[in-house]
Amino acid sequence: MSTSPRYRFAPSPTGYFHVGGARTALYNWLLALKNNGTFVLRIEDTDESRNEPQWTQGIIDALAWIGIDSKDSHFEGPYFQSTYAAEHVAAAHKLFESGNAYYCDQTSEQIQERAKAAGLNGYDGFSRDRKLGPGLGHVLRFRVPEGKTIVHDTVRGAVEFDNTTIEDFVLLRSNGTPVFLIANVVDDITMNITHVVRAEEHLPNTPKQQMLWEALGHQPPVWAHVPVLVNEQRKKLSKRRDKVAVEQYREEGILPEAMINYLMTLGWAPSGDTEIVPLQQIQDEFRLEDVNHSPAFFDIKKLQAFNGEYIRLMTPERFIAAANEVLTSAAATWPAEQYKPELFAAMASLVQTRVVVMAEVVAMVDFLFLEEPPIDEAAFTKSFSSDFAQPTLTEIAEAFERIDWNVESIKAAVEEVGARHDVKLGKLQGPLRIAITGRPVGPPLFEPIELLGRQESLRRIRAALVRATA
RNA sequence: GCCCCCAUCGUCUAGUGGCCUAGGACACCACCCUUUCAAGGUGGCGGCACGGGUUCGAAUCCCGUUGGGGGUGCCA
Repeated sequence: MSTSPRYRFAPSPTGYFHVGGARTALYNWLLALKNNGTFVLRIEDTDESRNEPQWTQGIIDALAWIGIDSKDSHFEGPYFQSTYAAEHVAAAHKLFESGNAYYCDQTSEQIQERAKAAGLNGYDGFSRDRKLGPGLGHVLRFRVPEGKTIVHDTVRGAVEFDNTTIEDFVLLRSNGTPVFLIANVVDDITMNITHVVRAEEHLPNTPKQQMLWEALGHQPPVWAHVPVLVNEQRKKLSKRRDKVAVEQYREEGILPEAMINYLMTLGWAPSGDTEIVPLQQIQDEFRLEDVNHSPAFFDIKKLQAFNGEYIRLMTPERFIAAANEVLTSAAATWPAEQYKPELFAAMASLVQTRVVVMAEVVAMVDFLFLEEPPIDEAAFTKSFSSDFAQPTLTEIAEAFERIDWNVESIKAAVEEVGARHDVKLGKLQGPLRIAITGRPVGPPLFEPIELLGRQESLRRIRAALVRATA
């Protein structure tokens, strides 16, 4: 047996990838890299639901997105729990033969009734000494020994469980199939897992699993239970209420670097005064011992702040490339053939500091590629309600007809009109902006006006003037 | 109900008995810069849940209270 640590990540395929799972995966991955160990991916597909291949692919893709590369030498798998069903059953039988497990014919109704009568709850060990064999309607239960079980957890220290509080749990269902508790342990044993790093919700399972490891004749692994991620109401993030799909964040343009960095600051922090740090530093500094003990709120606002920061950190070339991907995707609101990459490239730097997620670039520049940009009615009305709106815009149009067509003269021309009417540029550009872009806010105006060209700019201004008088 | 975990600004955290008048980040507010909006700069607001101990000294250690969370399946 090798001495290099073996970590594992064991998601069940549910069709999407949960951000909490992403964090757990990241912890395991970083630890594997840092300690020159192995990251084992095991798909826990034993739930009746048949193994949908695309779900597994979804998990692999999502992992790849956060930098967990299945081609990397530290990566092993994916394994599928369902393929080890025979081993799980065999282990359960072994436990029966060694006297660590026994069959029980009690239905949950019977168990509940007796518990109620005794004023207790849970299964009371009724069948412990009835020497039942396997049979129809019989489940196999683990015989929980007397005493205490102490779980040594890297995050939490020693956690003590009195075995009397742990009921004789089921290993094999009455239909003979193994339950998670044993399947998980048997797989970890056969895959030589040395470190189990998972979410806190599994902590109550751990004494049971530790007993299984021992009853099966093995040294339990190093356990580490990291706090769960919660929503604003401080409840565990759930698919129903919360936005938890990694894929969704990817689609709206959260950068993987930002997601990784943000996830790693939940329950842990890198040294120094800034949380935005290179992944290498995180890998070097991360220790399970330093992970916080309390649940962390998954704050989308802060994620976005991280993302904005990462967007601004991109080189212009990278930003343009990333934006092009979005602008040519289904997210684009214009006909594909009207997209002109060189037009976007010319004003990319003006957009870069103004978006928080990549998806926002579409609305930032749509007026360049849309023949008739939709007009924000409320903003239009408000903008054209001033006395100066129409006269100044008319004069701007006149000036636009004769000036040299470049940013400097465009700006100068507009300023000149402003000076004549004693209106500051800040106010003056309102109607012009709406006329050109359809929106009250956006990137600086004169660059796109130049890009749009004299003819088109004039057309839009005149259309707006007509609209204003209508 | 029972078992387990947890408790520092609104949020994420730094802090491991004296460097704490508690540091940083996000959010928020103000000002500067500015063609809107951002970005950037400067400043501000804001916290050790409570009560007892231990100690010369406690955010840090102990006990209790309160509050939150997780688990209590023939789900994983």
